[in-house]
Amino acid sequence: MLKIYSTMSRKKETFKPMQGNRVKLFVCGPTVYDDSHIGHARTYISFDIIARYLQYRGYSVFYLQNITDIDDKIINRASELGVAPLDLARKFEKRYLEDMRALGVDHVNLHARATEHIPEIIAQIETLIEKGFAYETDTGVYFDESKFPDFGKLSRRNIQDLNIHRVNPDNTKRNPGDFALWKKRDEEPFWDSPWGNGRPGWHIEDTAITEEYLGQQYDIHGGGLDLIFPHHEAEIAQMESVSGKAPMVRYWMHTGFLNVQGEKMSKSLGNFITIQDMLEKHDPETFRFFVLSTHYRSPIDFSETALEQSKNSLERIYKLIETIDEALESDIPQSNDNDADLNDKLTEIKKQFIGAMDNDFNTPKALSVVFNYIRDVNRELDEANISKSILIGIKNFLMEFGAVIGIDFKRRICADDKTRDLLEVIVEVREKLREKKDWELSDHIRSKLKELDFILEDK
RNA sequence: GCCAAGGUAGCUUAGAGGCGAAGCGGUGGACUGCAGAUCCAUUACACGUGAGUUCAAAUCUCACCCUUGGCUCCA
Repeated sequence: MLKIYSTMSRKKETFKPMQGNRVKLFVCGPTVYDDSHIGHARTYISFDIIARYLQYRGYSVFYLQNITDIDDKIINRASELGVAPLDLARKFEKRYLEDMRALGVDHVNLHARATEHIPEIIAQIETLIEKGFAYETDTGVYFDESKFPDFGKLSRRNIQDLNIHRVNPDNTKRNPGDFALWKKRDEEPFWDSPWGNGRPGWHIEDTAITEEYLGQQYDIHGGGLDLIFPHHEAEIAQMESVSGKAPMVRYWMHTGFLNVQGEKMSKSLGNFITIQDMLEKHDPETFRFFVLSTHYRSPIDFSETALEQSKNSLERIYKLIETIDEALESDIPQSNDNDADLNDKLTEIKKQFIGAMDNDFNTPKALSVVFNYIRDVNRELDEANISKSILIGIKNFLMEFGAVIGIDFKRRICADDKTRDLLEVIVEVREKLREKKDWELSDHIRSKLKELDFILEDK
C-alpha cells in the first residue's frame, strides 16, 4: 500500500487517486532565464523516479510540467543582455530540456508554456474578479488575500505575520499580502487583456495550465520546498476560489534542498553549479544514484567525495550484472536443487523493495534492500551454486530496479568499432605474454591502458 | 523575532519503543603470477548532552547544546 507524505497534513497518507488507477501529476517547472543548476536536477530526478515508480506499481501516470517563460527575471536578464525576452526564454527552455534528457529525466508527458495559455490565464482572472476574489487597480489585477481565509494553510502561516514582511508594497493594493494576477505593462512583451496591455503575475500560469489539462482538482502537485510559500499557497487561493472546490490537490509533495558542501548554493558564494558543469565531471548515472541515496524530502549535500562514493557504489551493481552475463554464457546448469530457495528469496526481496518504495518513496531503504541482496547473490555465485534460470530472474529484477531509478545497468560502451578492434588485439597479445609468464610486460600493458582509462581485469 | 529540518561508526545515508543498518573508505584473510572484482573477518559495545516515562528508549517526554534552512527572487 503506497503512502505519500503530504505537506498539507504533514503526515504520510495512503495514496488513492481520484480516478481509478489514473494519476494526475503536476510538478512546477523552471523559470527559463538561466541555465538550470544541480538543485533543479535534484528535484526533477526525484519526481522522475516517483513517476517511474507509480508506473511500476501499475498506475497510469499523466505527468504535466509548466515552463514559466514570462516573468520579471526573464525580462531583466534579457534587457541586461540586449535580447528579446521571449528569445531568451526559448534559449534556456531548450537548454533545460537538453539537461533533463542528459540526466535521463524523460517521464514528463507534456510541457506547457505560460505564454501559450494567456487566454486561460485571462479567463481565470475574470472569474476571480466576478466572484469577488480579485480587484483591479491602476497597476494591475490583484488577488484579495482577505477574501480567502484559508490562505497560509499549506505553509502554516497566518496573514498577519505575512503582512509585516512585505518588502515593496504597491500602494494601490488593499492588503500588503495581495499578489498580482495581471501586471499592467506597455513594454514588450505584453498581451491584450480586459485590463489593457500587460502580462500575467507569477502564480496564475500554473493554475491556468493545470485547470486546462488536469481539471480543477487532481492528485499530486510537486515542487521544491522553496515553492511552498508563496507560490503554492497562491495557487491554492486562486484555484480553490475559481472552482469553489477544495482541495485543489490531494497530495502536496516537496523536495528538500540541495546544498553544496554544507552551504546553500548561490551565485554570491561562488558555489553555483549548473547541470552542464556537473556533467562535465560526472556521469548522469552517478548523479542520479547520488540523488536517490538520500530521501527526496531531506536536504542533500553535494560534494566531490559524495559523488565519488556514489560512483563506487553504483559500480557494484554494474559489476554484478556483468558477472551474471558471464555466468549465463558459461556452462552452469539450467536449473538445480537450489532453485526453489533462491526463487523464494527473490520474491522476498521484491516484496522488500516495494515495501521500501511504498513508504513515501524511500529510495535509500530500497537501495539497502538491493545491496543486501547483491551480497547474497555474489556469495551464491562464488559458491557456484546457482542455475541459469535463477540468474535470469535476478537479472530481470535488477534491470527492473534500474528502470525504476532510471539507470540502465547495461554498461554503455563508448568506444567506436575501430578502437574496440584495436583493444581486442592488445588484449590478445597480452594473453600470449601471460601464457609465457611475462608478467612484467603484461603488467606494463595493463597499467598503460589504465592511464588511458581502459580498465583491464583478468579472470 | 517567528517557523521548519536535523545531530546515527572515518565518510554518506536509512530506521523510529524490543530483533544491532546499507553503501563508501581503512585494516587483515581467502582467491589470484600480481592487481582488480568477489567472499569472509575487522574497524563497529552507532545513535548530540542531561534527566524522565517504560519490563525495555537511537526511537516517547522535558530541558539544554550545536548545525542548517525558510520568513513574498528561488527547484
